[in-house]
Amino acid sequence: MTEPLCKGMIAPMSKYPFHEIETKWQRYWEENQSFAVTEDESVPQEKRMYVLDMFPYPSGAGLHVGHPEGYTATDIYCRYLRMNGYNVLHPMGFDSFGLPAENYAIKTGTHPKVTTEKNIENFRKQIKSLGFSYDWNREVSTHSSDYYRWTQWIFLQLFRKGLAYESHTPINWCDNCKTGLANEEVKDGKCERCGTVVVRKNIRQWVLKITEYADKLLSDLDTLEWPESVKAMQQNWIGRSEGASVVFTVDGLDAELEVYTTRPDTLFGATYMVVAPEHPLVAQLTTKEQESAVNAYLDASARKSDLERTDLAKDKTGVFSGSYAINPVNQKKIPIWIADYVLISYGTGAIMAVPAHDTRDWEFAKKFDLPIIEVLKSEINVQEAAWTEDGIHVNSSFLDGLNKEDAIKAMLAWLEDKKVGTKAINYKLRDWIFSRQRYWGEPIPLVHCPKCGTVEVPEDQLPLLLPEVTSYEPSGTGESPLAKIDEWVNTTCPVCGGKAKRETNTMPQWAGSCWYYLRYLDPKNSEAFVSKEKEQYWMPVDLYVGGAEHAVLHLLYARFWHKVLFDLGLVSTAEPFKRLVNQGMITSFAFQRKDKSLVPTDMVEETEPDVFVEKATGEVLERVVAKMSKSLKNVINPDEIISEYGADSMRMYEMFMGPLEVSKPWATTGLNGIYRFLDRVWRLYEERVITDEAPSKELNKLLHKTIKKVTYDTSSLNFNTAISQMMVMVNELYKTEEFPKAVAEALVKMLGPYVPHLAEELWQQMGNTESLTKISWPTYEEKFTVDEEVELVFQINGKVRAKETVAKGMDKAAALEMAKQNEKIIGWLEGKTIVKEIVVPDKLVNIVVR
RNA sequence: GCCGAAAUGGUGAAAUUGGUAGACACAAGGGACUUAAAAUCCCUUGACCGUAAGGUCGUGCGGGUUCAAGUCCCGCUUUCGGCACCA
Repeated sequence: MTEPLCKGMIAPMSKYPFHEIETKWQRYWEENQSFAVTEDESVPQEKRMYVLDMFPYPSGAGLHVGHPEGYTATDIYCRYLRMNGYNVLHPMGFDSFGLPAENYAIKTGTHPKVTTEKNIENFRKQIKSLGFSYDWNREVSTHSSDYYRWTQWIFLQLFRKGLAYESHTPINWCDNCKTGLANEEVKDGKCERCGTVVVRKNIRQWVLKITEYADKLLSDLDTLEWPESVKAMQQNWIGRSEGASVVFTVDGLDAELEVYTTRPDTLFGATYMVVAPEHPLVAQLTTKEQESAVNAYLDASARKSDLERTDLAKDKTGVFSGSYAINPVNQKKIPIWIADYVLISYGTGAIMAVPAHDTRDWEFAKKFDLPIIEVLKSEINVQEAAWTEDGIHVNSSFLDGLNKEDAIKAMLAWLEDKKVGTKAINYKLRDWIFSRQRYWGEPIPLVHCPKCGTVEVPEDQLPLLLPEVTSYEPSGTGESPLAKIDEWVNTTCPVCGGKAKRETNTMPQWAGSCWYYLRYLDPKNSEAFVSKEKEQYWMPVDLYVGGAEHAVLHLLYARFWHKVLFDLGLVSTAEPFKRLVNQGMITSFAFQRKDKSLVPTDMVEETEPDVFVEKATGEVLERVVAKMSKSLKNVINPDEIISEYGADSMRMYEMFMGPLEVSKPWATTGLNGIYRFLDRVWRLYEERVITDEAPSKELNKLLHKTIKKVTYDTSSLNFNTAISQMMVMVNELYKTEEFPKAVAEALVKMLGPYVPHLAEELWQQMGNTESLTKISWPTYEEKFTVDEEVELVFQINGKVRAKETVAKGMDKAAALEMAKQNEKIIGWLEGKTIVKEIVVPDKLVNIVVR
């Protein structure tokens, strides 16, 4: 074995004809519409299930192995539910607006629609080749005008509600993608998509008031069965904080400076103020003497990118404005500084600085030699470091002697009494920058009229179609390619009929995915985005499975839209996705040099078992786990796997690798093991005699235990352990030449959701004429699963010293007596005093000796 | 720095409520079949000591609770994911 990974892998050698079987049954399901679902009113509410996968962006690269992981999990679950009498909605579609197709269009001139639809066709074919039980009649694509008509319609509802507004404040701009970005799309100061450093740019933007829903988005998280990590991420993103708004007067000026602080208790320690460079009062606060210094500073900070301003190497910078504020609690005059460590976008864009008890203020005070006054008794010297823990207040007049919590309350009361401050709540969440200066997205259905202002495109004129353009190239000046099409831009005002111009920005890719789960319910409705009846029949989504990368972006945006629709009475649930499961990433093995750099897989040789060597240098490498990437040449292509091992092997292997939620490395040898298992199953039914006899007592027990475990594990999505239990049973069946039909049938039924093609085939070969998809899940009886004999463990001081097989239900005294008569135990007891005896019935006896 | 998740054999991993650690699978070794190989079937396989019986150690590290800890508590280390001057 010289190839460490899967290239040139040993193709399975056997008779199991997966290719014919899989083609045959996929055709059967399609021709028989096996998975088409309707809103059958006779099915009670609790037997209706909506199981949803996050729909894919149809990229040119096609499906990767991560997609089938979640899809297989939901497919198994859906097939299991159907066999248990549930009416299951399980749809699939495509998130088909987006930049890659547009960038390809710029390069090649091919219309994004052409590329996208070709990719969708490929994706659909690939997804179908895995035998998933989707109701394909409900497929939606976000780029089709039938679909985005309603995306535009929902936007108009938001607009009407005052939740969409135009903003001129600086936004995140990616100069490579030539478009504005939402805060959520900026990671480490860089564009999430392409890694370009984001700059601030002043362009007109459409913004959605997601902050209006901050409170609901936060509090309703409690009602969701979601991973705690995702809830935590959303909580952090929303970033609610409680504090106070305090008003400072400015000495000698008719101006007030309002600040937000979470620590009003430290007001006596405020030794200076800071306003952000963009603060509206900056000009007024700046005195003649300071003017040139301030202007220079404003210039410099305006030139900085967000990354430079917020980067970890946060060397504090700032400039004195020349003005002073009056601290309302003690009338002290404190200097007002301008510094870019204060952000204009949070709170009021101005702070009171308490260097003794805030690390950032402390750093700034040290750098500019500003006074540091201790107001909480600190365990360290506040001249040397900031003390940010709790303490007893000092130097604080009426707060002296109080701890942090009590002092905050006391100060809030004082501020409100004196009318110089109030309790205030702030959120880190910003409004959602919703317009993109690109072509391949939903046109925003608004018209700018010089007389009437911004007006809606009337609903009956939707969809507002995306016009054809000659060039897809964004202007880069902050206008989309649509701005260049005069005959499209120039229109008449729907209100006054006068000359007007269309909005030329388009919506971000997230728009379409904000509501696709609703369109699946009623995909062909031309009267409404979804009918009330169908919405009430299915919603909310009972199980939503997808990648953790959408923890804040898609899942926050979709919740926001859903809540707006809920408030408008258009949907009946406050939350769209009741239960969420993130599937883990499928990683791959990679090889690492001593300097931690990675070596592409094809440059590595396995010279002996588990010894990996770089071909070029002979350096011994460590095998590590890494993301699949083209450059490491460790990407697994699902098409190849399916053609060499079959869809059933692919499905079952991905479920057998480990728990659904954790990330795990792909190993083709492991896939081969699953293939072998399926081949063994095939041969079991081909070669062994299936009898009409009743199963033996032992076999019957194993059967019922297996059904119990597989049932329990399948319903709780623990597919890996369900599979291993089926393996145990198959291994057992292999020990005999024949086995009973009852066992044969139950096993095929359990295999059904996991390896549906193979199971259907075996089911048919056993003489059944009805598809396995219509058959009920096997049941077990608890009484057949209990062991009559148990192994009793005898321990001395908690260590196992002997074991004995006994009849179940032996009473404590008898068990203890038995232990004491055990030869080995006698030996261990010799010369010792028994201190304590513990008996756990049917489990163990533990004798404590001294 | 803050928040979250995790750490178990050579590898992927099991272990309902604290009660036999390592199910199932991969890899490895041995055997059967074969002219041979592949495929298949059977056996062994946590480490160490021992001819064996058996013993000692063992779930990232250090403590603790308990008759008994992978599981509970305290303190740390490392890895992964997220956030990061949010006052």
